[in-house]
Amino acid sequence: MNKLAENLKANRLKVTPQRLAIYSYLASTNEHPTVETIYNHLKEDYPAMSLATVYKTVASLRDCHLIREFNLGEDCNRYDANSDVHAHLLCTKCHRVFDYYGDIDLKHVIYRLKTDFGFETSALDMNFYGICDDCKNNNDK
Amino acid sequence: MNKLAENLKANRLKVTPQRLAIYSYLASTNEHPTVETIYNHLKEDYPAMSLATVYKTVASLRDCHLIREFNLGEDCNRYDANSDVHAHLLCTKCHRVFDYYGDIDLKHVIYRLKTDFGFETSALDMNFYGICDDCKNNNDK
DNA sequence: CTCACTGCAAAGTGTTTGCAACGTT
DNA sequence: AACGTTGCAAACACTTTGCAGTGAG
Repeated sequence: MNKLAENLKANRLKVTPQRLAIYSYLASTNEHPTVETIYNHLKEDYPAMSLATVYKTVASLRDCHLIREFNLGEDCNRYDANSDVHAHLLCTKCHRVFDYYGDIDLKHVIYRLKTDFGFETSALDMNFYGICDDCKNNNDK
Repeated sequence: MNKLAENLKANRLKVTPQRLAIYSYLASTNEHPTVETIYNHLKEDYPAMSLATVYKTVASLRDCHLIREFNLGEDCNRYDANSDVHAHLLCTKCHRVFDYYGDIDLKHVIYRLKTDFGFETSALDMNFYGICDDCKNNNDK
């Protein structure tokens, strides 16, 4: 967990208990939580933490690229500390978000965007919407 | 433009002047307007039209898949009547959105999501964030 | 000791809703 | 004539802000 504190320091962010708690929660889960989810999760251990602090913290972490903010057409943003390139699969039924790696070669696309359009890509989203295996099976019953 | 009225009827939506105006505006532009932009654009010809009507209309059109709603991490949604599969390039400087076709073979990815994960894809977003050619050049001067 | 951060409450902003009047079918 | 749609204003939900008090460096 020391790594997280190092990351904060490297970005000139003060290492506060709230930031460590939020950042390490994001680094430990693959559930792509919303601000609300983060807040509820940490409320038990940090009863005094305010929702506004969670908002401010994820904004800071996002601004120095320690976490990624994304929107899947829901009414709120989700956050992810995983910086590997991967796609998100949103199940439109259970609203869980799954990660998908592999089979996506984007280097070539990014290269073509640069050479054909002059567009310099610095980040990308790849989101698939559909029904996950669990929901499909539950529906069959 | 009769085609649009047919599309509305086919989805059991009444053909009102407001809907035609909004839908044909979306079908005629490639600027991926927001609700605000649509409203401002139509205000001149339809001074009585309300913002709420624009919201309700795009929701109806989106629900019957006549237009697509997407979010590029801005504080509001954008709309697009173009149903061809294509990616969006958002310039983080001028905030224009460009379409990109080609070089993206997603059929294979969708197939793998189905066979490896059991995930049935029904829609997808592919968004690239970066600096467009115009902004890069203007910056150089 | 200083300045960034926190927590609270209030304000802001995009979006939705309730309902009476309206207009398509 | 019936019922979906419109327009207005009020309500909502998520997010941001102002500011006094706090605590990391």
